[in-house]
Amino acid sequence: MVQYSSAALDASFAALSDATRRGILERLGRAESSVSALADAFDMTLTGMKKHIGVLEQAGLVTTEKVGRVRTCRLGGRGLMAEAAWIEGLQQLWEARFDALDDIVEELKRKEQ
Amino acid sequence: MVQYSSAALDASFAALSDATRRGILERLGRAESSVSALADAFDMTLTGMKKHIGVLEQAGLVTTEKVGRVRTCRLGGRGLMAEAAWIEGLQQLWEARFDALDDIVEELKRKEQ
DNA sequence: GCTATACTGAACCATATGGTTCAGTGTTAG
DNA sequence: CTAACACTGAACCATATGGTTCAGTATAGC
Repeated sequence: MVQYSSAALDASFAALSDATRRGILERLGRAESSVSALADAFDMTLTGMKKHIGVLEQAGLVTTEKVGRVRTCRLGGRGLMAEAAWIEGLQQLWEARFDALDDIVEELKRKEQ
Repeated sequence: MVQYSSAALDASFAALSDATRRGILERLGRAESSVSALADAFDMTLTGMKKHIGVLEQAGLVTTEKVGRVRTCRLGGRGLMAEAAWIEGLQQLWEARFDALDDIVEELKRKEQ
């Protein structure tokens, strides 16, 4: 099994824990955007938006490129594979537990008869 | 499409952004546990662990039940469906964009000939 | 060249987070 | 009944977060 960097998951889940940042990701999923356009769309100062972009970039969820005086933001290449995989892993553990519980219940039923 | 409560996603992603809490979830995925046992396993004071459990409980990822003097923690019934769905939704947007880009590239190629 | 635009960085603020200690309360075991 | 145990809550601490303003720097357009 792949070993995920704990710090990387820390950063990406933390990045996802803010509604504004999730909104930014959804928006970038439809079209790339400058920092100003995002600041405008989310009714926030440019500086504030830049901080959010910084967090998303740090987490590897967004990449940016500055051309002239405008910085363009796009969804990062990494995607959310690691995060999705972690969640799925937990869900499998969880379901395995339920299955085990089912077995026990079955066992008890059989003994009752 | 289902409308997720923004606040619920805030809480659950924030809960997942801490390595200790992810560890707790993995552990509870294998077996239920008392608060003391968790505190011991993660080398932390009982009070500190209780805070983590509180965060996880608030996020709906863990449920607890107190019997006598011991509080038992289990994975919450809600699972991580909403979080997985949100991530998947974004990934679909993301892939759709790549597909669109592919179409454009195809178009350009055709015009070149 | 001058002005408006787009971003950057520093400083500040209020609140949240992750941890601790200490002082309880209620429960169990002997 | 008493001692140990499992938890609870309040108070405290350092650091992080989400936002702001203000003062820059660099580029674009007239």
